[in-house]
Amino acid sequence: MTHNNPPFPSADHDHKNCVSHALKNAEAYCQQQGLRLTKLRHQVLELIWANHQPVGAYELLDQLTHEGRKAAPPTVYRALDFLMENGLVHRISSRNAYVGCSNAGHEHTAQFLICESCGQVAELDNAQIGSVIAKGANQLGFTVAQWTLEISGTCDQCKHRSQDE
Amino acid sequence: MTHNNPPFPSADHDHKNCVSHALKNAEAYCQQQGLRLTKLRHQVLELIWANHQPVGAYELLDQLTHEGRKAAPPTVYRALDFLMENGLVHRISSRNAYVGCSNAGHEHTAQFLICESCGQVAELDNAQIGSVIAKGANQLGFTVAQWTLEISGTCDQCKHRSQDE
DNA sequence: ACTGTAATGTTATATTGTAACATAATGCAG
DNA sequence: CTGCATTATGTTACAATATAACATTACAGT
Repeated sequence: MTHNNPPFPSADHDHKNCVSHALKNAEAYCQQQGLRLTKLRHQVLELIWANHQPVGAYELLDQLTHEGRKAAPPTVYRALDFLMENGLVHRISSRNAYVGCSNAGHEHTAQFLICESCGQVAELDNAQIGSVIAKGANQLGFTVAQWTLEISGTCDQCKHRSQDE
Repeated sequence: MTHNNPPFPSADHDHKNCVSHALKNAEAYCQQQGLRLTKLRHQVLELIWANHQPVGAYELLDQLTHEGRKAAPPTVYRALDFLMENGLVHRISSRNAYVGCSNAGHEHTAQFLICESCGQVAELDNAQIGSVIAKGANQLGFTVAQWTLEISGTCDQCKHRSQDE
């Protein structure tokens, strides 16, 4: 049911389509859950997807303003709060930046590959990682509420690109 | 060789000893690596361990000032940079806070259990997690440079404490 | 239409982190 | 030991990120 974005989409992928797909997913999800995906929230979510890599809150604020909306920091942060609470957006805390979640409605976990070269982020959904984490934590009597895994490095494309030089 | 802090040390553990142990480790490590653990850096590291849970940079700044040192933000941040570069301290990015690293000199990876109730943090060193991550990333052609795993939840002690109420 | 709730607007400010340049301490070659 | 290069620290100013608090508007259900 969820859109399956390839990790690190190639430069020539159908970006417009991929954004609108994500939005349709979000709309459907909110509908189904009785969540109010207001115009503002929709707009912010669209901007996040359109950037297609982690965006800062103040960058979103600028973009909102350019789209003609009157906005201040709380405008953006409140929209982000809503989107995060409902699993439509993740925060990459090592970068103070936000990305669209490719499988809305999932648990509150996230795994990111962050390419230091091109800045793109791919979201993983590796069940094995999840289960190993759960196991490790439980052994210590720790009850897991949520977690984030942020992996920095170099993506395949950038590796090849640098070899070409 | 490294001090093996139990995850989530009990309230009655020998705190003073545990701090001085960590400092001795750090001193030895720096000696051996030819790193300059200056007075300032030593002082900051000591404060971090003394807090024994994630501390913010400005909190450290306050504490430094109370110890009579003239300090401004860069004072702290530079010490933190040094300590992090050399694996003596980790940054918990989901909290903008810093903790002592229980096994200095390790790779640039970190796994934290963060108790939402008592605020304490335990550092894991689960090799299985590391290898699953490496494997998952490599499958996508991604070269891992470093990673952080931040797990929020409730520690064993807090779980029992809340049952007693 | 009326009303309570949820969402947004607005202003001000808190918190976290850096840039840039000046001064002081340290290690080392001669 | 002296001067020199390097590294560390002091100092001032500011950038970037995030929230508090209160006013206003929109909305859903009656």
